[in-house]
Amino acid sequence: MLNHPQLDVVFQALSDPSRRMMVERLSRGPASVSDLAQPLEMSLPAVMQHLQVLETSGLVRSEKTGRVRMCRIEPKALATAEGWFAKRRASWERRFDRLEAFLADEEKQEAPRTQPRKSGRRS
Amino acid sequence: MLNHPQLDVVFQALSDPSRRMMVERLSRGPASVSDLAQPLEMSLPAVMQHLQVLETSGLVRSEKTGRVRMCRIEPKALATAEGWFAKRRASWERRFDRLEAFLADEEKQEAPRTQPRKSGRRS
DNA sequence: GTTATAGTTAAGTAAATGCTTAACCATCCC
DNA sequence: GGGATGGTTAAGCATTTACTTAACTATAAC
Repeated sequence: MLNHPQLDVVFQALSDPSRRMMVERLSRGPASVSDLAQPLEMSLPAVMQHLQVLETSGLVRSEKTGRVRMCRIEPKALATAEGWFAKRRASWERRFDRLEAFLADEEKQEAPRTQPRKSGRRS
Repeated sequence: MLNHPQLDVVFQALSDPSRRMMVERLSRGPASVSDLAQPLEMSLPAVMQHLQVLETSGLVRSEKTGRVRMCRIEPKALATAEGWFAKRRASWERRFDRLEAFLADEEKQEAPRTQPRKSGRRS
């Protein structure tokens, strides 16, 4: 269940600023390879290689018509990655809640000297 | 505004399954270095290096007391990364909405044969 | 048909990454 | 003190990454 190898390549893909810029561009709508290359200060082959990484990761899909290749994001892949963070946050918040409950419980044990009993209290 | 170099190291850190496992462990609560190493099939120095990467990325903080180093996640760093996805999704959904609106508009133009005029109007 | 455009392939390279082993330091425990 | 425990440093090494340039292909436009 845990340790999805898909996440390896997705996060790897997103660790590069040029590739993130490409994804940012594509979340605003489809674009050709040269569209993607335009703001990046590097050769076209370099952009192609970045695109290759993005496609392998599943974050981007592309299709060639005539001599221009149109690229678009795959929102599902983005959602998968975002989901990983949601799970971590849930995990952390759950722990945080338990901690809060524990501290509230502690306080009840200290402040009012009347009936300091609680659920499963440590007598 | 865009292109936060912090994201480079955060996503780079998360691209490794061992490091993700460490983060997953830490979102359930603090742990020592050997705690983190226990489920990983590699030498302790290797784990240390992964920890180093996580600390540099800001995802994890650690502190040594006596001879044991306790590690904990830095939820803020996780939130920053999660935020990047939220932005991309917002961007994509905004475009999606515009597209839907456009298509609905198209339909209005087609179905009733009254006033088949197009994009100039909106009086 | 020629030329410009858009993309692609191949090969080479410097730097970064993910390990390893060996040796070492600092507590804690008896 | 003398181990055992928990962590750290250093050096080495194979692989991967992020580019580059040069050469090439396929379409579109004139």
